[in-house]
Amino acid sequence: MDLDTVRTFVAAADARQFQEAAAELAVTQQAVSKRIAALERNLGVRLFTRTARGAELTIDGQAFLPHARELLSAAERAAASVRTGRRPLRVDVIASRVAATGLMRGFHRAHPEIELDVLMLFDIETAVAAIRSGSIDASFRAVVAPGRPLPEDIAAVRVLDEPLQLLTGPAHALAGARSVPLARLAGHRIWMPGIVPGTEWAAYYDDLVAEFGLSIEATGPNFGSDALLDTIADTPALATFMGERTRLVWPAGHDLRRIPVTDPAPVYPHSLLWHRDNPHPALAALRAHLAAAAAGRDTAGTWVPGWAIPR
Amino acid sequence: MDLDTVRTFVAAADARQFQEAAAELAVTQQAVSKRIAALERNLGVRLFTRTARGAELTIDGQAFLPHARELLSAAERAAASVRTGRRPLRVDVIASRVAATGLMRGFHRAHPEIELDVLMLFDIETAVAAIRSGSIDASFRAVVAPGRPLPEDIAAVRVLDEPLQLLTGPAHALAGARSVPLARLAGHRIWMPGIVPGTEWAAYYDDLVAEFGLSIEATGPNFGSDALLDTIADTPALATFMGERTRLVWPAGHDLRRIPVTDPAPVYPHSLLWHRDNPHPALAALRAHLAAAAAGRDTAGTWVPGWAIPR
DNA sequence: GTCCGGCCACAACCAGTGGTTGTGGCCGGG
DNA sequence: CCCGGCCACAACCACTGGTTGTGGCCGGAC
Repeated sequence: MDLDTVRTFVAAADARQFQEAAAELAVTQQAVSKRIAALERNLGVRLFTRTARGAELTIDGQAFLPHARELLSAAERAAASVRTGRRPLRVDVIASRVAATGLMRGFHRAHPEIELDVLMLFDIETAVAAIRSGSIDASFRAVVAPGRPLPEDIAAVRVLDEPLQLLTGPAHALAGARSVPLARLAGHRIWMPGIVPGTEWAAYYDDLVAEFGLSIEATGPNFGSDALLDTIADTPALATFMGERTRLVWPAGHDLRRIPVTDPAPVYPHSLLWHRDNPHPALAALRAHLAAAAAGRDTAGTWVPGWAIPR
Repeated sequence: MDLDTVRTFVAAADARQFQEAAAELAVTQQAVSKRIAALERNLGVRLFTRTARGAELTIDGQAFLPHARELLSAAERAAASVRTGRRPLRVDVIASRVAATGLMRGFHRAHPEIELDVLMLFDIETAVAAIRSGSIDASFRAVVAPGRPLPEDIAAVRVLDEPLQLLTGPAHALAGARSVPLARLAGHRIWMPGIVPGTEWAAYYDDLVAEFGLSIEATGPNFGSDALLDTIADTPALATFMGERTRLVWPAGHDLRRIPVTDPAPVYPHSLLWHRDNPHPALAALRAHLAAAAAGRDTAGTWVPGWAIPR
């Protein structure tokens, strides 16, 4: 199945005759006839009944038509996604932290007419470079690691503080706790595979460890959240941190516990970064939406790294 | 943009190298290279950065990737829509009556995982023939016109009674009424363009006219609902019938009135028709959904033609 | 530093897809 | 009954899109 053929099918269905469709597509009637015949051969069904005054859709053809239109519009959207100028708003979200994705879903629900593309870049350096080059329009990050101020032309606001919870298996020493003070975690093994040194995410946990004397192991490759959950569920001595907004599904039989952390609650400070000169109209809408969503949230009793931008 | 090229792009993005993608697609590495180069030329952006150990997606490539996947899955759905055996459930709804479409939307909301194709066939003869031949799985109709019983192998249940309302312009004699008894419509001109003689829809209005002494004009071609609304709005002497569930948008400045009809309220008896032997699993789900939706509705004070199937 | 291996790009060549023109059959209306 | 309009089939041709062959580049090992 090829897109030109599908386009021909739609044109013929709309015109209700091959001749006119051919004129519209600037080919001969014979070409249209051959394309439709080829499409019918590929699909294995008759799409038109040929009459002396044109061509009528068969029932199969009527069923196929909306799918054909959808296919063409998907092609149009695909091409638009990389068109320079008036392309969809491109937003980078930090991997492994699902809260930013949730914010973007909320924005999409509030503004379904705004075209969005969501990416996950590697780290904040890449994100900032992409914002400066115009490759992306905005990025959800914890803002810059200590000692590396943002360039002048990049703006940032803190838009969401996501509390971290402890995730344990049923046999863990803290599995029964309703909540646990941060200081009580000293001495427990906390495993966070997949943290890449040098990223702003790693800097966050470095600060957390230094300030509260935790021991976080980032050893081993990240085999994905399934493997992580498997291990946490089966290993009494291990726990991990997980954003409170992260929605996970785990296999039946894994009796995992989410335990809020308090005194203070460590929160991950998601911020939105963008280029001050970016004229994309949807960017203003995104900023307004996030500002409205963040308003009124309380920061008492929470901890963020000293280098997090203020609210 | 052609689908083979897009498939190649996705394979290369997944494999993170052209060579492996080529093996997967059973072509040479050179062919993949040429396809990707052609795609990049068409789109006007670089999709991969070529390295000595493979090919990495650029940011544009990352933005394009989900659209490419969507495009391929749209192609898959399009092909599936005409695949014999295990194709989406195909349901015919009567044109110009929007209530059946509403029922199908409700069904889709309740079962988003069930693939659906909605068609609008010409009349009940066509629909019954299509059901018997297996071209469609079900049809929303008012069931058969008088004197033409359904074939033995077709089953039917009445699933929705849709009250008709009178639609008038602001200068119509009845424009100010909160409701109007059916008998009061005698002598008023009611215009229903587009009724095709011989259809079950025409039979419905024939009976309505005969029983209550109305005068319904079906003259003139149907130029679509926009033209109908224009005329109704501007012509004090004309009114038309419209299903209570029909959602219309009319241009600003048209002050149209919807007036319920009573004593009795004429209702259009939508029924679901299907083939007794149709094994499509989604058909059972549709019947169950409609039965649940129809339960408990009251038929007191309403009128249906004598030939409507009982509830 | 140098060599080697892996991967991608360019060039030349060839087959087959997909277009064109020419023509015939069919159906409906005047 | 003939004419006009529309679609299908046939023959032909160009160019797209594949193949093989080869070269350049980069990174790791020695």
